[in-house]
Amino acid sequence: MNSYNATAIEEKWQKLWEEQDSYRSRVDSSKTKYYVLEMFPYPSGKLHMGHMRVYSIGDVLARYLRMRDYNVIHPMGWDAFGLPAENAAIENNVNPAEWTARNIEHMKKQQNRLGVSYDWHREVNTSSPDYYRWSQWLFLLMYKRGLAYKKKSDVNWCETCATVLANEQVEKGLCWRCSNEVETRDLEQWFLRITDYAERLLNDLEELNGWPERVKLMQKNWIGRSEGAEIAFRVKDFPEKEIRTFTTRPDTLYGVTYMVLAPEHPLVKTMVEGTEREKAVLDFVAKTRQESEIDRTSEETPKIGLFTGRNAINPINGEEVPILVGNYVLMAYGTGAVMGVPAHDHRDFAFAKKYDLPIKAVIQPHDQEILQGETMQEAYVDEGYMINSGTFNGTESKEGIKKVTEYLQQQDLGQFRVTYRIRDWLISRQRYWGGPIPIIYCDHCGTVPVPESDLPVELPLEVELSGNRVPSLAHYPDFVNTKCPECGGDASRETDTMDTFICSSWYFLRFTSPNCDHAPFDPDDADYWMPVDQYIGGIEHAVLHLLYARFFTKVLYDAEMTEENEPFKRLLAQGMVYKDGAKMSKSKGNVVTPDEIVERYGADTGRLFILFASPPEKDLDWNDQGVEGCHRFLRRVWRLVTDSVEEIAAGSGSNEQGEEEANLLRSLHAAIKKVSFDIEERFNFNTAISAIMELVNAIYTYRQSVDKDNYNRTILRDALEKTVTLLAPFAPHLAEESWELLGGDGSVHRQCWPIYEPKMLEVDQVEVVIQINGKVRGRINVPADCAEEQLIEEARNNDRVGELLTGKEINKVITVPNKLVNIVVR
RNA sequence: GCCGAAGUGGCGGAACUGGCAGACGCACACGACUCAAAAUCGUGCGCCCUCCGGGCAUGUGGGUUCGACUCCCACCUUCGGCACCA
Repeated sequence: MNSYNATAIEEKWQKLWEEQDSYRSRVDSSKTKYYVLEMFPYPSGKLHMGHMRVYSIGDVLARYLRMRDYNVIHPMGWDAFGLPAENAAIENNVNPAEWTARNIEHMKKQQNRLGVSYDWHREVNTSSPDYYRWSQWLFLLMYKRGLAYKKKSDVNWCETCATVLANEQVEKGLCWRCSNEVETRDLEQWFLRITDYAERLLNDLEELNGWPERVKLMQKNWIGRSEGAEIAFRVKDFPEKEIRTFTTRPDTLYGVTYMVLAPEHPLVKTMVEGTEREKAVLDFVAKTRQESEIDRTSEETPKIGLFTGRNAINPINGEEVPILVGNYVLMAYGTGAVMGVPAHDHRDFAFAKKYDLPIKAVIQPHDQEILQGETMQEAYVDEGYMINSGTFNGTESKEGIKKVTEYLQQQDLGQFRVTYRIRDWLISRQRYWGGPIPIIYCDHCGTVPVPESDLPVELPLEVELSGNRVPSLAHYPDFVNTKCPECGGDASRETDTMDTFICSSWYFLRFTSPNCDHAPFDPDDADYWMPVDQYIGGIEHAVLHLLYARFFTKVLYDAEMTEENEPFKRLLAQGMVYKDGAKMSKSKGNVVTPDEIVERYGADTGRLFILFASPPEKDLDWNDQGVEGCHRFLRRVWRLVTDSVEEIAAGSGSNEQGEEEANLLRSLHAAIKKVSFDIEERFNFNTAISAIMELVNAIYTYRQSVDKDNYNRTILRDALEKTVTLLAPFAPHLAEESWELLGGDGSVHRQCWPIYEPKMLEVDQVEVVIQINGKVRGRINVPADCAEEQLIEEARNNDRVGELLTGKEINKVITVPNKLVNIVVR
């Protein structure tokens, strides 16, 4: 017997699969398609365990589904634009494009060494002009549809990355990439109008039954829909001005005792102009605007308000209330103006106490003493009925929300309104290594989109690597200076590049026709392959990539370029890989790389461990001894196959069909049933693998319990072949080699997935548990599916049970067929 | 603060619709093989007791039920998301 040489086996089959182009996918309308996709990586140059995990999960599915006769598409590509390439370029004095290309080459080798069954004919690279040409084209599509616009506003700026960031890319005030504190800058930038799609992005979450609830919830929270009313307050002394305010509680309108405006609110300046408060107010506005939104909105930052000297008029009762400017009011949410109702809002209550503003109770809880604003200890924010509210007195607050708004609507003083927390997607990046925004500025014609025929707007590849940063595109006159496509006069190009999240918002469509040269993708191919049936990736993209990709898909749907309204039918958010209770990191010194595992044990062992250690959606704790155990198991399989092949060839064999054979067949079919169910219905690869382990144990038991010469060779061979087939998605190389040794036809990965036969699982005798008052007191063997009476009879005849029952009165007997008898006694 | 997920042996984890808690694997112990070790094979392995047998055990405390890891209520802990969103 030769020992299990993983390296030799893996190299042999990887070469063969490549030569035979085994995993190429083609449109075939006679077959049901299945699109398996793992989030494509940024080509950092190093594959880590997180990658290995996601590819292992995807590959099990792809291989399994092919064996179930699906027409599987399983592509891979590169999210190749991004900042690290620029940093590496400076560090190593190498062009970002070159650095990226090298990394891709290396990572592709690493991926192939894992034995993942990708169709490399579909490979895409978002940094190649063939690809970003269409990213630019899609930007122009957005522009034409009024979904891309340029606007000057306060934006998030990361000094370390020297660029702006979208809201989604700021985590707790820090840059998502480098964790530097984000500042606010007032800049003119390009945005995509994702807010136009807020309602659909929210509502369509309901259709996504194959998505984890937690991801849907995170998106829901991010979109942050709130229903309420927009109400217009007049400003005293400025009869032509009004302050529009958004509130979710119009039923508390009678309780308004002040108004607060955001410092950026356009009315602030007008109202204080020429008054004694002008300087104080404007100083405060200037000071506040210097602070980042993160600082301003942090819970620790004290709320500061400053009286403007003006009063607003409550539209429902004509009451005059003071107008303040406050640091905590955001111009970007709602209308940038808040009505203060201290009696019924926690924040307003605290604010009113601080500045000694009046508190007026207008919502009365049922079964409680009548609220008095002056004596309230805290705000009452729940439902109740309206008081101190004129003709609305007695109305339930829920009803009041509707009635008050309707009343205001009749008077043309307000209306129902929905607002969202989500903001438009800021996509400009002041960086070199990205897709240039295809826009030209002309002194005569203004902002002019680059004509489609002039795409791509190519990145200059000769870059300056002398400083501490790759200069942005503004630095290259040959790039900047151009002619206006409309008037032909001198003009200049937009020098910002697009957020890399744009590239990854449509790559799954490009995979369906990667070489299409007249459109981003061929609609026929897209209609055949889309949507992605199973998407797999990290939870960190719950509101970044996954929200952007949904948005893009909806825009393409509206443009009638695809039939799909949602890109990803099912989503699996895989857990992180930890070691010794911490995330793997260089500084902690607990890093294990796929390379060293492949080198030491082979890819099959690594894949098996990573799938066996934990269900995919849970975090995984890396354990070197566990890897060892999985390697041991594969060696055990190898020995089983090689020994059996020898024994089958040598021995005479028999046609014996006794108890041993029946047990073996039962184990085999039970395993087929469980492995199929666990892969397909539950994604519980860990329990699928344990079922295969049990099957292997059962075959060993058979070989031990039967003399070599008396093996039923037909049954043994059948069991071995099917075991190898079940193992194929998990340990593809070992399975392929074993299949060949067993004399199987073609590739194991082209075999039909075994089907279990229910009659093989049938047994004559079953063990039934006898309980007395719910406690196990004995076990009996009875014929399968025997009648209840017989079951009870046998249970009572059991020696020990009989003993325990003497002198007791039987109250009740519960039976579960083939499982248990519970005798309830007093 | 709000929203959500999860708590099971020494460890990773099983347990389908309420029906034998701890599958499978790791670690550990003992035995076989060996001059020895590795590899391999076999046996044992939740805790406690008076070890025949019994008691206690799925974060804690209650409840429903003949029967609860599973359902309900309250609480504790850990992790994740949002965090002045009007």
